[in-house]
Order: sequence, then structure tokens, then C-alpha cells
Amino acid sequence: MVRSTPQTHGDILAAASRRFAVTGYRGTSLQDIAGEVGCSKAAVLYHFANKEAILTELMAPAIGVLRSLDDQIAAQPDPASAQRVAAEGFVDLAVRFRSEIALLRGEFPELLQQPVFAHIQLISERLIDALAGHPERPSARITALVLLAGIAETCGQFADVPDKELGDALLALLRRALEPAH
Amino acid sequence: MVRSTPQTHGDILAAASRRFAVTGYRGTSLQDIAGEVGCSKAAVLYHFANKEAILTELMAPAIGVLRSLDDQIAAQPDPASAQRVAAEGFVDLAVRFRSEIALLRGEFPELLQQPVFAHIQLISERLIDALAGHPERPSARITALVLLAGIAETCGQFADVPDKELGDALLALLRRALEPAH
DNA sequence: CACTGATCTGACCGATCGGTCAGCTCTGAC
DNA sequence: GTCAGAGCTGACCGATCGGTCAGATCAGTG
Repeated sequence: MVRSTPQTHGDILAAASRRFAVTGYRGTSLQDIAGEVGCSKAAVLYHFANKEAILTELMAPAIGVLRSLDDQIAAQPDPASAQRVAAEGFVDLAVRFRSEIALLRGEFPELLQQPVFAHIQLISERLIDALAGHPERPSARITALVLLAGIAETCGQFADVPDKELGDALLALLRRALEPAH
Repeated sequence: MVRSTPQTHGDILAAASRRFAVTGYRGTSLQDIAGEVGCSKAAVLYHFANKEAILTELMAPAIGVLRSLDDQIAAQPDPASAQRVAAEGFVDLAVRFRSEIALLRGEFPELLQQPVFAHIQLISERLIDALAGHPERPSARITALVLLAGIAETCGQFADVPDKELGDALLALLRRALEPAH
């Protein structure tokens, strides 16, 4: 997949990341990216098969960590520890990859339907169940979904807040807001 | 502004509302709307000056209520009552207009830059301050922003939950999660 | 009847999109 | 010196977008 042209390839990724963060994925054209890199649009498509491939490569690390968090949650023996692992793992994910998450800038619904994010919907449903603690209780599911969406939607805006401070604030919020599982 | 052609005018609004809810504002073309109404694209543009005018008319009631909530918050004598009014008012707004809010489907960032929503950014900043209780405390602002964005982003997904049940769940969440102002 | 104005249509416009393609340039191996 | 291939370009493609426009239709009015 990844061609070995380190310089330009990386430049394109960096430029795309910057542009996506400002104007979103759909709002950024290949011409925009090419302009920021200082090459032609055709050069961008020489290094990447298509526009989606750029997004795929940018999001790959975050998706990998999300997958392993999903496995980790599934391995927990009881709902209470699953809830704790889900909360801590999700906050850690959101803080570490907040710039990558910010790229999606409110385009989750459409982007989730793209092949790259095929399994993400299932994973996030399991994540909500784990966070809710009582998946059968509507208010618990509402709480979990609001917190999950809220963190995903906003974490990218706290680029200037140190990792630890942001993580502590989010974890404290989850501990206060979630209904404890038993 | 509003031409007096009740039938088609209303049909277009209803069709646009349905399509926006499924494919978002940017993801819905004038041709899509015309197709759903059963008229030509030119007919749509006969009843509305442009695409944005359709969105404007759909969102007008919700924006009006948001404006009056802003005034109401500003009139409170102390931070504690401002926080209470903000929480109750915002939950009420989100529940009542959840289908309208759902139309924006994660397009807040782009749409907020359109003239229709010119003042919304200022209003939402004041709303966050009021909800935070301690606007100078970073963790309080993070909490308020996560909750505000989370509710706005998700309330449209609870179309099948009764108003009262959804409102109670959201208000209980806010009471648990927000740091009390003094 | 003639005329008017509201309603609506099909054809069209310029702009922009993601993507393709033939061919240019340069470097390194033989 | 020559050849191959990586890297890149400009021109181009078909599709789609929001929006315009001249004109057809038709109901109401005098």
C-alpha cells in the first residue's frame, strides 16, 4: 500500500492533516492539499490511490488502539470492571489521538459508512454498552452516548491543554456522570 | 420573505427536513429535495431564494427559542441560578427541537459560519460559561462543553424516547456532571 | 375575449469535484 | 552512453453542484 517516497508522502499526510482539521474531510479538496504541499493534485494521487486512502493512513493508529481497547473490554470478567476499563481506555484514546479525532470534525455519520470505518460502529456500540453499565436502562444508554459523543466531538478543541490535565478532567467527568455498574 | 404558496412551499420544507435528517445539509442536493417533492429543482428555487434559505426557515423556531434562553440567562442575578436556568433551558430546547437539531447532523462547524447562525457562536459561548459555573476553571469549561456538544450531537437519535423521559435523563445527567456554581 | 401574474419546467451555465493519462525530467545502474 | 523506472506535471474527463433564464401553463379578472 504505502509507497516508499518518504519525503513527499509524509508532506502530503501532514498537509492533509492540517487541512482536514480546518475544513473537514469533505470540505478539503485534493487541490487544497496539493496547494499546501506545493505540488500538483496529480502528485497527491501518485502517492495515494485516492482521497480516502489519505484519511485511512491518518486514522490507522487511532483505529488500531480502539480495536485493542474493544478486545480489552470484552476480556473483563464483570460489568463493573468493563465499565472502568472502557472509561479509562476511551479517555486515554481521546486524549492521545485528539488531533486525529479532530480531523473528522463532525463528519462521523458519513465517514462511518466508508469501508475504513466499517467495524467502528459495532465497536462503539459495545463501548456504549460497557460505559452505560446497565445497557438495558434507557437513561444509562443516553448518558453513555452523550458523554461518548461529547468527548469525541470536543477533545480536538483542547489542543493547548496538557494531556494529563485533560485526561483527569474527562475521567472525573465520567466518574461523576456514569451510573455505576454492579 | 415567505411567499404565500402554502402547499408546495410546505411540501418542500417537509421534504428538505426529511432528506437533511438522512444525508445532512451538504449531503442533500436541491435535486434530491425536488425529487422527493415531485417537482423540478427550478420549482424549489422559485419558492426559496437559495438552498440556505430552506435551512434558515427550518431552523428559525429553534434559533428564536435559543435567543430567548440567552436573554433569560443574562437576566439571572447570580451564577448559581444562571447555571440552573441554563441547564433546564438547554435540555428543554434540545428535547423540543431534537428533530431540527438532528438536521445539522454533525455539520455544526461549517454551518455555524453561515450568516443564519452568525450569533449562535456567541450565544453558545455564554451558554457554556453559565453551565460551567466556574468559567475560569478549565475543568469546568471542559465539562460544560462536552455535555453541550454531546447533547446537541445525540438528541436527534432519541426520536422514539418520550419527551419527558429524555428530558429527565438529560437533566439528571447535567445535575450529576456539572460542578455546582456558588 | 384579452390580459396579468403566479407557478412551474427544461435547458443551460460556470464552477468544482475526484480521478485518469500521456508524457516530461531526473537519477542511478549497467 | 544508454536505458529503466521513480517522481511528477498539465491537460483533460465525466459527474455533480447551486443557480439562472426564457418560456409554457393556467386560473382569475376586467
